[in-house]
Amino acid sequence: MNKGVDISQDHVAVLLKRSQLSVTEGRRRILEVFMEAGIALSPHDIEEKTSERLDRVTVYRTLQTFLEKGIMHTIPTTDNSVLYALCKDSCGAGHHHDDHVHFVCEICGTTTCLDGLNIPFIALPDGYQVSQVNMVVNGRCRNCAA
Amino acid sequence: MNKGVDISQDHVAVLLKRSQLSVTEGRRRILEVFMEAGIALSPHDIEEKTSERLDRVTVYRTLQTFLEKGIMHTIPTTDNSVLYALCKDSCGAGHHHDDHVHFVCEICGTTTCLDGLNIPFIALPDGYQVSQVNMVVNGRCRNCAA
DNA sequence: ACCAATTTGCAACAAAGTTGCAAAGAGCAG
DNA sequence: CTGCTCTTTGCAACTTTGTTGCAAATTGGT
Repeated sequence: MNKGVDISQDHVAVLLKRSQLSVTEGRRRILEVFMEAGIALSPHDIEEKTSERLDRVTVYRTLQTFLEKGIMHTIPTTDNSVLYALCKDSCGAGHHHDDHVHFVCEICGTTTCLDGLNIPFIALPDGYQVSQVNMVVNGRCRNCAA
Repeated sequence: MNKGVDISQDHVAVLLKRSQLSVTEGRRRILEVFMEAGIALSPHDIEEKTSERLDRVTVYRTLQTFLEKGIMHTIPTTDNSVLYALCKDSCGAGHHHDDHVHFVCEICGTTTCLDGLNIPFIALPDGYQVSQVNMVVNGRCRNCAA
């Protein structure tokens, strides 16, 4: 299914092919939803935003695939909601480079990646080996600041 | 129900009363489980460790109560599992002081609070207001380091 | 246009978390 | 210690979230 989109200009298709994934309607729609939203989304959010088009099972399987291919990453949150966000281009399968800070607004509830903001180095006690560090900041975003 | 325990020596009871909670068997058992474990636990872990004694509903409600009273805090994890841990004594209802780093071992799966390790300060872009910062480190713990 | 391999949707299921309500337990006054 | 009130617990039923197997549809290549 191609719907008249010129593949060579189609960012979504390029992204999928780069990860050796076939370009299907479902994957395309899910990626578009994330790009339009610009914030982190839960599986449920995606079900809603693509409703009457994608089965719940497809959403879960697609997100899982995107995780494995390094197209997306999950975001740890204190309220234990499950959130996914697009990775920067520098991420590849296996090794992520999403060493950026995540921000959760306690007013509007949106979660965003602060891509420019790197996580500071931290020294652990002797005997610990670090493989990845995550940092999540809760507070008020620019729109919701008092 | 008192089971012959001298309240004045009973750390668990003191903890509960300080938060204006009545001392019930369920709350007592859940706190004991956390103290014995010394690591972060999921609701399911607690159900298991108190099994044939506490209903699932009671576990959820009790954890929620402890959260609100500042006796416990949740830990954000990348795999989106739901984890609770005891707060230090300095935490009170409403405002937590658990500004410590959490460590998740990717081998043995245990999650611990690195109480001595403070989260480094981080400056957010203009317009953001910070209320809490969480830091989670994944890697190998002392027991599992190669 | 056709074929093989992948992906999707459906249905059924499993796990996680919630709600209302009646019974049991905790705390307090006398 | 007894009785009373308010809180907490357990049960049952339900909702939400996530998973699995399989047949039908779609993709990408020829």
